[in-house]
Amino acid sequence: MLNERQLLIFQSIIDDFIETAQPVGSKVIADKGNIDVSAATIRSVMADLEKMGYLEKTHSSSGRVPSEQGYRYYVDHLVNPYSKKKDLNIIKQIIADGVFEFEQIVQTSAEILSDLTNYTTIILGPEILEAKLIKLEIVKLSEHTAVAILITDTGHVEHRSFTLPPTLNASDLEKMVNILNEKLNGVAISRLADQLNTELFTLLSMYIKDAGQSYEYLKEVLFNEEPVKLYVGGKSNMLIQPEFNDLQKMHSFYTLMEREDEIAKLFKQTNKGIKVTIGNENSLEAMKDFTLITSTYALDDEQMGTIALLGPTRMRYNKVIQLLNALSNEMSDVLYMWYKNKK
Amino acid sequence: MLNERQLLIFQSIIDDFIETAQPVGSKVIADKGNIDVSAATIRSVMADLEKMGYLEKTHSSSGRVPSEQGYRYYVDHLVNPYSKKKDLNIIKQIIADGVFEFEQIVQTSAEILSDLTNYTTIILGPEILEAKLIKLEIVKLSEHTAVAILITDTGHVEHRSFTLPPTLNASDLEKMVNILNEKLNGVAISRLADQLNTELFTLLSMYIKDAGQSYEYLKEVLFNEEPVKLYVGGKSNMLIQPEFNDLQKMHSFYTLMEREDEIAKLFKQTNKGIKVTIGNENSLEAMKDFTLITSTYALDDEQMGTIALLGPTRMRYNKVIQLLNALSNEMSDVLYMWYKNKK
DNA sequence: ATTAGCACTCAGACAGAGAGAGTGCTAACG
DNA sequence: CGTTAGCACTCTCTCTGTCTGAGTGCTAAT
Repeated sequence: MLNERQLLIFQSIIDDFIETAQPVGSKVIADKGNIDVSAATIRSVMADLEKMGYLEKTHSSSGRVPSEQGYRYYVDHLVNPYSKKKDLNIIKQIIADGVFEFEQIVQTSAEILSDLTNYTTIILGPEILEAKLIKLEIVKLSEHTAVAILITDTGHVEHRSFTLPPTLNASDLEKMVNILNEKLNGVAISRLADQLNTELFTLLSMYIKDAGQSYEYLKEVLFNEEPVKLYVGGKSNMLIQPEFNDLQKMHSFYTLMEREDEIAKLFKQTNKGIKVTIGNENSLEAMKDFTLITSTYALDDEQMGTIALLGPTRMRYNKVIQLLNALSNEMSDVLYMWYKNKK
Repeated sequence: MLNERQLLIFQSIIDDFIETAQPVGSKVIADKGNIDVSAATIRSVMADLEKMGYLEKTHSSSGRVPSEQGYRYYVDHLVNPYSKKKDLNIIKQIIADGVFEFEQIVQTSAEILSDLTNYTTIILGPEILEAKLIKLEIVKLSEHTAVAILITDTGHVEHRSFTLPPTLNASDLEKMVNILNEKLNGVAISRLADQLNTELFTLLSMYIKDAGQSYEYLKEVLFNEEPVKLYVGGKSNMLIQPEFNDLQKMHSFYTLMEREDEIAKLFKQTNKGIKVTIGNENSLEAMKDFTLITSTYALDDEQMGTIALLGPTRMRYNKVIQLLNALSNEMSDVLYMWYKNKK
């Protein structure tokens, strides 16, 4: 545990480094004026903090830089996640006119957060798997092609074109769609596969000749897993950060951002609240120079999405955590209202 | 006009520079063996070519580098757009199984082209404006919200959620959708706005009380212009190019790529065939270090999309132009087949 | 017309010097 | 005994000069 003076000096070093991105020396801290001891004393405290693992040197006679462990301590002990001005009302204002759609709200939120923080924002859409099917539609485009459309109670629309099985004629297709709609209405997307059991198949067989092939075919086309949608804002903000004045790091950042599925996996977070992952705390090698801060937002009592900020380990943790907290709350409010409105 | 020897040397210089990205000197060309004169002679030819504006020096005693004008000459006179092996059959093979959708084909094509060339591929979806509406659907999500879905004959699905006007009740909504479907079926997306004239409004008013507000409202929600979809592949390929070992250039590249609308504007090309834009030939400042090669593909006789390659001005023009030509032809074939299938 | 030879130019790599920022240690002080 | 001033030491960074190699343009000879 750190004593009061150590804490004060530690905080001062972190603040300065976050500001300047330069190793900070004892003189700088002493000159700040808010700590009334000499540079020499500060030096000995710094040596202690280094021994404890909270600070590092870049070379033997350089100033100090916070270590990952140092940031961890800072985040755990010195950051207050609750902002004074509780409500942002940013999103609320933007969607005030009433015409909006879910995707817009989310994308806009990502961009706002990027602008406010100058980091990269990544939002994971809510698990559409928990959304409930309210309509399945198949529209024929031609003799052999059609487009299938799934609509969920969250307003999510999913579609895919496909080639119709040759044995399926128009009236059979209609019957099939009717039966499917009747049986699958209100079922969560994740449970659609379960519902496609033998009972349903028998039912279909009664009305449609040669149902086997069509059934298998449609099953495959319609109900295979869809990747979760990722909303990214402010990718180029990363280029502003001085620590990425390094081609190697930028390269790894951009190749990381192209692997959307990797990122989605990384972010999927089930427990509520804010979670901070600093540098190597993340198992992914490419993330070693980054800090990822994730928070959750709720769409209703069951459905939840993740909103995250990605930046260098040297981050304005205090500001960022407060903002993320406030924004995810606001997103929840807005989406909850929207969703509630529906029932 | 260049004489035969000048042409040979010019070609040799360009080829070498495209290969190595280094200024090329007289000795290198002389040592290649395919030109049987001494380095001194080559030097004097080089001096001539420089005077004509086809070559440049990076400093007073450096080797030569092709100028923009040089590339232009090369592309106009020394590149043969027709490949020996005419057909690629790459896309055809990939979609051989028959289950596919339009977006998949396009995205896959973009990635294939990037892999083959190591440059960045950008594909503009076909102008959906020319596609014809085959179905308009509005599904209620709750008392006050609904999702509208437009389906075109190309299998394109567009949707947006919105808040219902309070004066519109369920049966009126249904009537309205029916009328709109009847009147708008087969109309091109670009001409939807024209069709929403007073005649239609009068018709609606006959069946729906207080049609005015609902009408204006839906009009705004449904028929405002949608941005064209951009399919991008191999963005990180740009990082491999040695000329982008420069943070400044990379920065401008990535900020450019974030302005999707700018890019779309840049690419929209109405005339058929291949078009090469080298460096400052493009009016956009950010494009000054890049060459953009665009080609068109056809979806049917009216609808057309653009497929483009973006790379450094030092590009393998010969290979790339042949590939792009072949690939856009193949895309046209594939999509044409798919589309024809429908009629 | 072509070429060999030569003087000249410039970028890039390398080494050494000096300044500046910072540290750790020690001895003195209140 | 904690704090501090002073000092030697370390390391980075920048500047400078030197050298080398690649390349050029010019000229005189073939």
